[in-house]
Amino acid sequence: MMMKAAEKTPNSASNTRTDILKLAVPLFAAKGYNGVSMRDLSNAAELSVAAIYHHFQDKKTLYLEVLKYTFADKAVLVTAVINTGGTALERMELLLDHFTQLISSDPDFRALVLWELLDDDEERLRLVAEEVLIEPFNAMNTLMNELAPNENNFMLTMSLIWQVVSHFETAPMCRFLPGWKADYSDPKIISKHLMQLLKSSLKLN
Amino acid sequence: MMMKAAEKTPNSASNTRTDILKLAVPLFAAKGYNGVSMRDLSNAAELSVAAIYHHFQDKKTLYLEVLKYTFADKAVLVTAVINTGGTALERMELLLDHFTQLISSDPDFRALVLWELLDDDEERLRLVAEEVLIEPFNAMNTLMNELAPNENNFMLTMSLIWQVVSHFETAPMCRFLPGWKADYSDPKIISKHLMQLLKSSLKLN
DNA sequence: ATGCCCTTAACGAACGTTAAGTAAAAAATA
DNA sequence: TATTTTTTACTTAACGTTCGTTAAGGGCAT
Repeated sequence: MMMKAAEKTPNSASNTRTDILKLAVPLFAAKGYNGVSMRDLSNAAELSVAAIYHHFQDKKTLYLEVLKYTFADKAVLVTAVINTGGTALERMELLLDHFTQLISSDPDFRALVLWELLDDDEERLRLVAEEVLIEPFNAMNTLMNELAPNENNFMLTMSLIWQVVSHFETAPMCRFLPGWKADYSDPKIISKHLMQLLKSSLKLN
Repeated sequence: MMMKAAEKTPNSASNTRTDILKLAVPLFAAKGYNGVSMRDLSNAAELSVAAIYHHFQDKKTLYLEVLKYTFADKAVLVTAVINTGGTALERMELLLDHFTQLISSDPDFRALVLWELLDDDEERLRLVAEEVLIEPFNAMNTLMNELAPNENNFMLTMSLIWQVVSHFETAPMCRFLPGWKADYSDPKIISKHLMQLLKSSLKLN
């Protein structure tokens, strides 16, 4: 009798499926959906093309699973930070450090999010929003509302989040500008810069 | 005798070439380089595929010319503003308004820049940096150095520029977040928000 | 009659996808 | 336990389509 996928032991004989997802991540991150062919994937996996179709319905659903796989662990890390002790400002600083570190450490993740912004697929945009964006947003916005209770902090929170991404993602272009230094892509420098900006904005300095 | 393109009168019989560039802009902006085929272009232009090859060497150079065409008028508009009268802060406010308006008014331009960030082609990244990014950067950075002479304002200037882009470009994703309002994509609201952020940061409030 | 702007028609390569089959492991049956 | 059956994980080989690109040629203006 056939086993449902959910019933398979984690250390099942075949983790080929996960292997494929893993090696698909950097490919799709680098070239986007249209830039990666099923043959590219099969070469990277050292499998035939048909073997990939044995594990995935088609290219679109494979790509969707690549997204989910990449995003799976991203949501968790952030919320824990805001439940530590310390003042709201200290927790915000901790959160920003962690978030910046997270974004810094995974260029593939960043790239996949950008590809989604450009591809403009409703379903997948919602996936990214609800699977990964909402987590740091809620964490930051909660703290922001503690720091400035009587203000609408939506835009400020968004500014903060996307600035973290921007500072990394625009670096390949910004390095052609006069005065550019490699430091400006250092997560520590970036979170320090943003924290300073935030403190100013909240009139806490 | 064959005329060089530069010698052609502006109202020459054939501006097919420019027509092709014009209609290629929204296509490449929406789907990216890989997402648009020569046949797509030929359909949009109501021409045969070969006719397009009569005007352009190949797809790559056509695309490069699309970029140059889109970027051509973007550089100019910004610098004029900083030579008007008024205090540095007033000029900065004017500049930020103009820049935000500019970025707001051309979604295709924004998208093309994002595609370039992802495609990671050295030559084209340099093109975008030196053709379009450097102009608002220099204008803003000059003013920033007037406002805060003894600081290194590189990151602050970059933050400002990319936040303008981010606020528009991330909207399709951010609208799934709790508390989102359409106002947050209004150029007036955005430039006001950023100006406030900037004033705080420069301790001018 | 020469050069420009365009056509139709095709080239080979790459695309997503699938049909048909095989070797080995797992499950069912005896 | 031994044997048969089923299921899994893959293979090779091809399908129809679309891709970028080009050859060859036809009107039409200069």
